Amino acid sequence: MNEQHELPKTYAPGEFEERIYKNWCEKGYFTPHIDKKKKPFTIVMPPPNITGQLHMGHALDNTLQDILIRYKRMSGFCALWLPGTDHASIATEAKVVEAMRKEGLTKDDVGRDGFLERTWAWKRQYGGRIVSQLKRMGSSCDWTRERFTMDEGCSEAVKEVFVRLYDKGLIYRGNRMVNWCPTCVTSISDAEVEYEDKPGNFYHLLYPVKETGEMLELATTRPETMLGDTAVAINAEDPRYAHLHGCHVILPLINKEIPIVCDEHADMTKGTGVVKITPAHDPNDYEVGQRHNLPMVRVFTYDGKMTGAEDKAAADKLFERGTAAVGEPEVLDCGKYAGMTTTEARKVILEDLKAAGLLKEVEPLAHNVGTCYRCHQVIEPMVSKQWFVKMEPLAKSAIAAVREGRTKFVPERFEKNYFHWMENIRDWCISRQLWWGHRIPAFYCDECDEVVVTKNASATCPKCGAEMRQDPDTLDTWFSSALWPFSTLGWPENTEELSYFYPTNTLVTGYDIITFWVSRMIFSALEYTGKEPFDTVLIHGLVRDAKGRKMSKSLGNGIDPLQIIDQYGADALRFALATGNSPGNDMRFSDEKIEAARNFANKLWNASRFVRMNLTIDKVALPATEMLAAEDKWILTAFNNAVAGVRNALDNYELGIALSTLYDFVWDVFCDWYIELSKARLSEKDTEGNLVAQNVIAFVLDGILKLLHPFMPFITEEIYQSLPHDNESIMIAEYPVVNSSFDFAEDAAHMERVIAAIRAIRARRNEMNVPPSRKAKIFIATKYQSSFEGSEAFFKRLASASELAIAESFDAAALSTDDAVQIVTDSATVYLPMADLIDLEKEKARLTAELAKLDGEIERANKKLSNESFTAKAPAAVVEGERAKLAKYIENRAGVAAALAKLQ
RNA sequence: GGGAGCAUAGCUCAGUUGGGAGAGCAUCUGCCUUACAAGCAGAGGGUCAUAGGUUCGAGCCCUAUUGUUCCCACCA
Repeated sequence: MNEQHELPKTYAPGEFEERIYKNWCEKGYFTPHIDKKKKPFTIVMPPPNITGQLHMGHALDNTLQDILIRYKRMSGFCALWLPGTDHASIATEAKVVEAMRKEGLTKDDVGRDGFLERTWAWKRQYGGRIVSQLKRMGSSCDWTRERFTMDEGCSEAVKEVFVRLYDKGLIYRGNRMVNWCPTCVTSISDAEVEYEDKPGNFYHLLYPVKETGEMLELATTRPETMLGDTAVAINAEDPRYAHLHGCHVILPLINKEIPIVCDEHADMTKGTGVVKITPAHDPNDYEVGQRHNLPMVRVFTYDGKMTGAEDKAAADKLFERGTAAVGEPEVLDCGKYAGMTTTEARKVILEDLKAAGLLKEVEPLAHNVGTCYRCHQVIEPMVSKQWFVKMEPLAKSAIAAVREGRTKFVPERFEKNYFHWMENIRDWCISRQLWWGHRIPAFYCDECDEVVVTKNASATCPKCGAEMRQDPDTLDTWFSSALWPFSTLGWPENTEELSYFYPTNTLVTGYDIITFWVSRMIFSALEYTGKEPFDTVLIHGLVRDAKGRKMSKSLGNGIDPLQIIDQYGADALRFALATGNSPGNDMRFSDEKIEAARNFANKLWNASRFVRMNLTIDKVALPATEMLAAEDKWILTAFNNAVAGVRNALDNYELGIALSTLYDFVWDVFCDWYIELSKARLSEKDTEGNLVAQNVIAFVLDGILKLLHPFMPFITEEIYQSLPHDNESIMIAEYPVVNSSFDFAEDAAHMERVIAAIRAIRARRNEMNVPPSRKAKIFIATKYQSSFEGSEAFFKRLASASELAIAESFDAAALSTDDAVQIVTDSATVYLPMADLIDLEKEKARLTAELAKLDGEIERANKKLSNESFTAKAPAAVVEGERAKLAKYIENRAGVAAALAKLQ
């Protein structure tokens, strides 16, 4: 062991990331072995679509998960991060259909089996792409347990759930108004509809009333649906139309008589208060139709055209394939409009109405239209026969689980969204008119209409003995994703893995799929396993571009994580994504951010090179307390605080805070101060001090690497391997814990005084433009003489001192000048005898200003402390702190006043 | 229509039980100081959107307003 290799001069992540990842995989570090003595910690990865390419959203999501899982693994948990991919029915099917289109083929040409064969082939070819991309991020997933939503186990779980819910009466099949995407040619669920503001028009039409001959004015945004109108509604309370109760209108263009009905849906305050009713193509009209027993007339085809004679005839054929719901809506032969797309039809119908004098007015109107989340085309509400999950009973326990805190959202505010959705839930349309996916395990008898729902591959009609026909539709992709936390662990079998790793712990995902996925996992898990699927849902936001825009293909503003990795390394990418990221909030990704991340990695790299080149030891052992120098005790105390801060932040899912705590500690404390403070001892040869310094600096660096490892796994491993180390890999080392023996508050305070003095000297010298090459003797007048004892080397190295004198006070004779620069710190007055550089007037002005500032502070503190309600009501520690500040100000003031007096 | 987020330095953002405002980048000054110029040492820069309120004390809690982003529902 301890084969320590050299570190190259510059940080070049491309040289080692791949090698290290391969090694981790080969060693099997990612695969946890069930150990009853250890506590399990489980994260299931939100399965990326097999059609997907790694984007910044995945990169963020997986960075956060990897940080958590590595932290827990190093903290002694049996940590499982279970990866997998999602079959993404609609997206994948679209890809394959598109590929076939280029070959001049359609789905019907190749048939169901042929199509599935092609899709599996596509999956084999491209489905692993995203997985290999995730590996480049350094994701420590257990790839031996990788799952796919359509593999055997997951499919078994899907069937099991479907059958159970059906038997319980929680899944039913029926004709309902659903959202239909004419482009994808399938139904989609309510959650899959996205509303977009689009400019449109409000068309005022005139329908003649049969009985009175008057013209009834009504307005619509979708005139092309008028051919499917089966009524016109008015409000029963509306005095304007009281005389029309029971009358009829003649539907223009097709001269069909339809009734005027009274319905609450007609809002007297809107438009003319008259509404046309198209039950087959509008959800509200559908309701009205139900209430008034109106016929439904379908005028659109499933691929978005006006129906014609053939469609009417084809309805029967469609029914045989089971893909349409015939029986309920009639199909209209739209005559001259047949075959036109709905947009073409709108134009022609409007022209015809205008010609007939029935188009009264066209009013521009921006309105919200539903679009398909996948293809962003306008969805058409259609009545069709679909399978639904009855949501209300399931939602109840899902609400309780979060309400009672068994599952927590981080940040908490997302619980409101969740409750709102769950409390107003509507039944979930789960059938899709697609072939790629889990086929619905329902069988129909064409002889006697019997329906059998079974896990078996085929069924014979229990009533008449005929061969049954399986439903051709597949299930919504989210139906299988909803089972992901337990289907991946073997459910419905009661496997050892399931009982050990389930329920899982943290689910990490974006707020954009809470309703799609998180909610459905919660109610599914509760229903089938009786347990909530995870205890915490960590929500993150979107990664936006540098201008704050959503990254999208159409804008072309996407940043490719793989390109970032090539250029800056995976660690820098991870750092850039994790730093400053707070739960639930969007973040911007910019060149500055990734460069800052790379610079930090470079800083760590070079600090490590420095430490390494100064090490002669091959094993690190922290020296006994009495051997430690003040600066050692100071850094160990600071390290302890960093450990506490990082662990606390991680335990509270504040990954961004944890990382910035580390950033500050590494750069400002360790590099800028401790390394500099150690240089003197490190340059000594064969002294005790040198050995102590070596051990302490190596110990702290080792701790830093471990603390940082979950965030930046590659660079920390590479450096770890180059230093004396106890474990084969940093991955399996123990995460640092707070060490109660590092309690050196007093020594740390000594160092703080020295550091404050050095800072003050540097600042003054800078102000006076004194080059570092000009050395000067430094006099420190202080009552804390012991703090400064032995600090000469620090002042020489870090404050350009030629010599150091420490005393309680110095007189002019001792300073051998009347004109020394005087600097007052909290604990000392520092004299720099640089008479030639002093501008007496400036110096006086500076000290006078300082005096005034201190007077102000003293006044403020006095005022506060003389306020009785403050001293009475504020916590003792706060009051005490205020008193200490006052004392300090008074002391400093005396120092400044004395300095000023000297100049007079 | 219902709900939520955001508004803090020139820019991007942290700031979790209320106790004197922070970082990175940018700007300015000076430095090749035996790791690092992807660096070092300094400096400037903020009425924490506005107005009230609670409190000894408010960036933080409450109310209202403005701007902005998003979610849900509905819009014939």
